[in-house]
Amino acid sequence: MASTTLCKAGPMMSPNLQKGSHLVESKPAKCSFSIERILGLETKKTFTSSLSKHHRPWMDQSNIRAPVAADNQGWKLPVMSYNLPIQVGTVRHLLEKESAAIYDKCCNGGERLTYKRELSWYRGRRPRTAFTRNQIEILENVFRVNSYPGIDVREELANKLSLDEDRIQIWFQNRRAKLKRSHRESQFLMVKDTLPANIQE
Amino acid sequence: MASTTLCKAGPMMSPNLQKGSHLVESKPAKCSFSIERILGLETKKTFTSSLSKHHRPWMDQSNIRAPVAADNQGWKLPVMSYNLPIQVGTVRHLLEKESAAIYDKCCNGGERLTYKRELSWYRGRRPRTAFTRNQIEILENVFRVNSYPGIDVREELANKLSLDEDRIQIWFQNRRAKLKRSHRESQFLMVKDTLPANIQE
DNA sequence: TTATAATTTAATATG
DNA sequence: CATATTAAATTATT
Repeated sequence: MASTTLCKAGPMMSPNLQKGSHLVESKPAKCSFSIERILGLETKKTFTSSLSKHHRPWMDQSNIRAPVAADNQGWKLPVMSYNLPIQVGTVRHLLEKESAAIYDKCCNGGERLTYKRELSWYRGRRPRTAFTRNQIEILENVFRVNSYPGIDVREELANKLSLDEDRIQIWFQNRRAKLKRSHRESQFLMVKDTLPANIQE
Repeated sequence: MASTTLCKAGPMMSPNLQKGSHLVESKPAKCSFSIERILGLETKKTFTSSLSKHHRPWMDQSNIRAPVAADNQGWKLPVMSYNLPIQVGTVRHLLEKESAAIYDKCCNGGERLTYKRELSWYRGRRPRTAFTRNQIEILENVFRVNSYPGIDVREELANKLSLDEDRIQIWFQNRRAKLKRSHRESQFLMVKDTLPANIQE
């Protein structure tokens, strides 16, 4: 690993973090996530007040201490654009054609699907909620009875558990996804185990 | 159902969850969200059984001779895997002594896998991939150009490097985390020096 | 012990 | 709401 730790705490990286979008300059203009676009978003520091779709109360100064759960202390404002691509010219160790091919894929063609994610970081991400054991216990118990609690139940849970109703909803969403995943996995394993007949001892 | 394991393979896991909703008693006895109410809201869905994405291909028989990487030699699928005495859904969360017993029974002698590895496999963890220096070099080079390679690039890399595409994806995930970590650190160091933070404000 | 591959899950985005 | 994806936080291996 030590062979090419290039980006690690490089002297040039962190200063850029403080300067906002300057980092973007170092990549080629032809990238479809254009500088303009990023800059455009960059200027929207007032975004939080727009109240449109993305309300992010946890970005309010007053709410930095997340009222959320037991221990979410120590949340800091998001770091921006730490991962924007760096100068392509620095790629020397790839074989020529490999570099070319990969570069084409990265910066010339498609491949832009992840940049919406990246943009979201400009707006900050809610600090991950760490549910307590007790909270999860209760959530699980309710989940077993009803994996689709309505708003009223969610509100009650929120009350009881001192959580935002939003957290409850997300939790159930994720929990349902998990259940479904595990079903898929079980089925897969069962299919797999059915093929060899020597299962039965 | 076996899927209510929240806390990883931790010792406490969730034995309580199997007991039904008794645990609700750990909070004030008066639950305003009554079971009846919850039941009333219940609207179960039938989960579709799509086996599209197999979750643990390395547990698959057809992959016993891991075609995976250049140098993952030495990893073999344990013999005992074919007569799992336990329900599939619970495989990954066996207690240690259970695993030990099974290990003793099935793998006494012959196998040259270490106990730990055996246990690890049995509990469903993919054997750690050891990337070669060259693989890492190329991955690092691509990372500098694009830290969010899409599926195309990942596949191409997988091809070139004789790795699973999944390994590539995980690698980039971990690499981004590492970069972010290092940024956090250097940013912290820098805050002491200067107060440039509000430049663009 | 450290670095990092692998896992789990909360949060985000999309349809 | 389902689904896919990502980051955060861990676990655990080397």
